[in-house]
Amino acid sequence: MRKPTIIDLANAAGVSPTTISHAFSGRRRVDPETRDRIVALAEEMGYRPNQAAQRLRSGKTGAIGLASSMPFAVSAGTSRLGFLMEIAASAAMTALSRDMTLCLIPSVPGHNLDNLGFDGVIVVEPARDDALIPYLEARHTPIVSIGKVPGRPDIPAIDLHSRYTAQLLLDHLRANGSRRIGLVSCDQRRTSYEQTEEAYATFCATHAIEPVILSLDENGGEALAERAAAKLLAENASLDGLLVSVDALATGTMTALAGRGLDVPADIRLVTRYDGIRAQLSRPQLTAVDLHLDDVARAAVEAILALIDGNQFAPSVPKPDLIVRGSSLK
Amino acid sequence: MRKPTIIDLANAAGVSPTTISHAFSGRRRVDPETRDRIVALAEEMGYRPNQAAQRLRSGKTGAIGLASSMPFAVSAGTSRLGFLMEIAASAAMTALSRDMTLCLIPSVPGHNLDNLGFDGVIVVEPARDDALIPYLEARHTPIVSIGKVPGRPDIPAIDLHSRYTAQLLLDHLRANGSRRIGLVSCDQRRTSYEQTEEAYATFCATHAIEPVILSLDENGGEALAERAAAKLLAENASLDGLLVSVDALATGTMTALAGRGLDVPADIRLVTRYDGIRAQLSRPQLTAVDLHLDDVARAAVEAILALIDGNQFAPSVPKPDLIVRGSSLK
DNA sequence: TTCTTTTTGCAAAACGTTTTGCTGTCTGCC
DNA sequence: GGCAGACAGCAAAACGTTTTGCAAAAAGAA
Repeated sequence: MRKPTIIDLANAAGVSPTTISHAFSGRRRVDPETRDRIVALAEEMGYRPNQAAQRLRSGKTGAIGLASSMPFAVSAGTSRLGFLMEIAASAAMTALSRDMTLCLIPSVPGHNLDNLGFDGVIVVEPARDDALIPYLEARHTPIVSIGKVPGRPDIPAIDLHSRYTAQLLLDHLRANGSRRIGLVSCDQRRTSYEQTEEAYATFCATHAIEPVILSLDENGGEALAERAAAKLLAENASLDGLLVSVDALATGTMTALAGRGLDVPADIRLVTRYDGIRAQLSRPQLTAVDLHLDDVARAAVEAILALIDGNQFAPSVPKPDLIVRGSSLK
Repeated sequence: MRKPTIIDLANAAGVSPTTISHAFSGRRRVDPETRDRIVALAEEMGYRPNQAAQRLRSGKTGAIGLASSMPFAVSAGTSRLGFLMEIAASAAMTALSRDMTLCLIPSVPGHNLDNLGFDGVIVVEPARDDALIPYLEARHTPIVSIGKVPGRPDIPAIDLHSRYTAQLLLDHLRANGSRRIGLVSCDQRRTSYEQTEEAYATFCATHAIEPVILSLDENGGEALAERAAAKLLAENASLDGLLVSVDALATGTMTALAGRGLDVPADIRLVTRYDGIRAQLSRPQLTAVDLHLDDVARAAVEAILALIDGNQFAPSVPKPDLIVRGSSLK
């Protein structure tokens, strides 16, 4: 038994395919009674419009891309993969519920995307100079960014509230007794880093703290953080609080602290932003922030779908919530 | 400037669309000289066949699903998500290079997949009673399994070599001095667990070791493992080696060991299978196995594509490699 | 030459929708 | 009774491919 087509359904209902189409799309009025009959019959026959046909007709591909400037598969262990995949899983579910397909876009440097058809692309935490943005714009592909595109307030974005997150963490450190608070941030020019740095600067100014900033390559991982943090601590022995932007750098920093015989949280408190597996596995566990990435991903999908349909839509996501753990106890 | 269609190309080349189609598909002979002219022209004009049209014509959706019996997004922190996502990232890349789209299939219990069109589905480590298998079979959807489907040798699968992996780890433990070796496995009936248990049984028989098996719910996570392992160790004080099937259970077990004042690896050696982030972050780091998941994922995609095209294809993947780390030093 | 075979290519149908313009029919109003 | 407007629905074209049957030309065999 073949899957019923719109024609089968039309015959069964005694109307034309046009009417069926209108009944479902609502693009034109059809008699309510007729419509009810149609939907009931469709349900009964198990009719579902053929996606390929719809896509051919509409010129849409039915696919949305999820892109990150980080190479995807190269380093499954890196920090950002966890972040990215958490988003991917949730976005995939949302997309699927809208008959859309979510496609991971690997950012292989040479390979371009000309072959690939996407109705829209979600870009995850792009850097200021990210080559993907102008490329997509040249293709007239709708873009939604998770975390604003630095320098491009015109591009729709789901706000990650990085400034607020940093404030939350810094205030928490201070409330629990830290007075000399340093920041470990990253070289890359992503909005989350930039906003964290801004919030830190403001915080320092407010509380008359001498800023101590360490800026690292986000790809350096634990090893880099350990080396760099050790040096930082040697030069700034009085530090008693540390906000580390990236979880992998945070765990690396933990190792450096242990190496210098410093106890966390007794001697120095440590907090990070992304509450990934590293934060949870670290001993002591790291105070972090719930970014509500599932909501963020869902919102990003809604936004890109709206954009594809030509509507502006600025979904809001809940503000991040502090997750207090052992690394910052009073 | 619109994207050129097969008709534009045909006009430009002075042939019919039919000939263009044949030139690319090779389903019929076309004069080599003509063909060369066509491909050159296509290149120049930037012609790419419209996927939606191809899919409508062929009845294929161009999508392959990646399914796991684990809920996808619910618990981003669970052990299996890392495993799954490592596969997803690599599979997505391979699929994309074949003009296919990789779709994560969330296994929401109630929600079925009738709405979704997949040309084939890759199932990750199904359990013996996995409901997805009969469902897909009823739909006549091609299946490739990563890790054999227990009790279903007829379903094409990419072998994860779990028996071999277990042998590798057990022999390694023994070579480094462990004599009383226990196994922490899982309740769920997945091939990897079953084969690990078989290999363990054989190993025990060979070396006249009294088997000590702890079987846990794989979803129990660190907390469950910690409790259960503590009990196990209390009852089996002489254990000096432990193979733990799942990384999350391994780190939980580590905690239990620390709680009993046991040093790893001096008092007891601990190894696990999947070399995920947990194994790398644990202190000491866990000896584990490189399963070559990127190759596995690639092979799975190749296999499902072959199956969709009606070809049998049994790609082979490299055998797992031991990664020796601190948790099992001599 | 005539007949058969091979080579090369084309025309037209089909895949399952959505959209556009059109045609009746019904209502209400003058 | 005649007319404007709203209402319901239909026919046909279009989206861009692939496939199938057929035809013309060239080549080979008798």
